[in-house]
Amino acid sequence: MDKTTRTDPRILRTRQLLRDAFIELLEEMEIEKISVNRLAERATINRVTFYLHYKDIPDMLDKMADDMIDDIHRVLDQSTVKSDSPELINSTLLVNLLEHIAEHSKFYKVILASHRTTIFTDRLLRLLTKLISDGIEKRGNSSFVTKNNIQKDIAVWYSSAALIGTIVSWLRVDMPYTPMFLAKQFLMLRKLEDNTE
Amino acid sequence: MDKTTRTDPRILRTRQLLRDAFIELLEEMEIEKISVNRLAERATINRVTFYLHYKDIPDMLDKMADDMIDDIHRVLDQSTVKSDSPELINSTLLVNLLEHIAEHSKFYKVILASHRTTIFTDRLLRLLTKLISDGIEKRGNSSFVTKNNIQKDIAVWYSSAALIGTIVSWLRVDMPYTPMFLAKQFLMLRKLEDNTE
DNA sequence: TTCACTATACGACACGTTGTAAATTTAGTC
DNA sequence: GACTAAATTTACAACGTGTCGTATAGTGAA
Repeated sequence: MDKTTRTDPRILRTRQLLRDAFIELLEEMEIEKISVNRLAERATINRVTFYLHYKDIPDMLDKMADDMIDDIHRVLDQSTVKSDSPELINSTLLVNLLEHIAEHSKFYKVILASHRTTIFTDRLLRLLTKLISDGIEKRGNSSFVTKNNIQKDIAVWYSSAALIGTIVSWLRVDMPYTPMFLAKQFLMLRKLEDNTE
Repeated sequence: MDKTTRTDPRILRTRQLLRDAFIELLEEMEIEKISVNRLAERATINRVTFYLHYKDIPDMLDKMADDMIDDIHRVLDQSTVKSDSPELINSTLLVNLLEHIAEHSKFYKVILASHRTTIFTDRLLRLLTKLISDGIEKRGNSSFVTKNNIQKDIAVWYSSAALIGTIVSWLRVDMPYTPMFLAKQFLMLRKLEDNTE
């Protein structure tokens, strides 16, 4: 797609301005308050120009999400090529992912951890966090591993949500741990479930 | 608050109409498309009346989230009174929670699992789900438990996110498992981490 | 029943946002 | 330096927002 036709630098410039402006605005206000007006003004482009690139703001978000996924894929591909460990989520891969996120933390923080319309999930998360946190105080020990009866899909729901959630929380408190440390911690937690079959 | 002053039935009626209309609309369209106009029309009340109850739509969402949390608190309080097991999240409590959600699944599905502005989290979740899912296919066994070195806060991030995520996924595929079964599965996964100290 | 109270309905207003259309200017390409 | 495409400018109609008075009708108490 990109071999013969190099994209007009003006297009790249405009899109970059729009995306930067969007991140800026999202740091300052809730997403519903971001109008095409404001966005164009902040990006120092004409409002009409916005419509030459995106259908509307949700469309712009879609495109940005596509880009994000592409970026992450690139990071992951690099890691999987290099190491070929038997582990489910190998350490290199996870560390690379977390480092990538840390590098672009301004973006990820605002995008992944921005509130509103995540309110409900947020509120519920807060409640359960307290619940689990309280419980951790007063608990006993029991070591046990028989997850032969656990549905694969449930285990997948469980652990992917755990990963994302861990990352989001980490971002929200401004990354007090290094990617390496967090990855190790995560893998320790993760390993406990990684024994099916 | 509610002992002497009973609330005007008209107020209750209007709010109920608004909330029902909101859920209906959220089933039909993205949240950004829900205007006060549309909402009032669907609720068969006058648009101006909306502003007698809520500042704007985000404000209405806040209030609805408050109500949700209150409801859940009621469910949890009941469960914790009845049983006093040593487990971190006891089975009764979890089952009750899941049953409550299942009972009001129309509400919870639309509220917790509705897309847009969760796009990014969604997309990332999809990616990681595939990753973990692929990995589950070709993996070995290793049993191991030494999480003495795991930070409490990280463990809390991890497990609360896992719980919410499991619930959201369960809702999105229209609850193919009973609350009881899901709770058991979850507790099995959870128990593995519940061995600190 | 009557009556005061107050929630809701109605019509109207100023204002901002949206999406599109046209003509024009500006910048990149070869 | 001429051709091409992107960005600007101005304009417009449609819609959404938030806030007025004022009129209507449901509510709870005397």
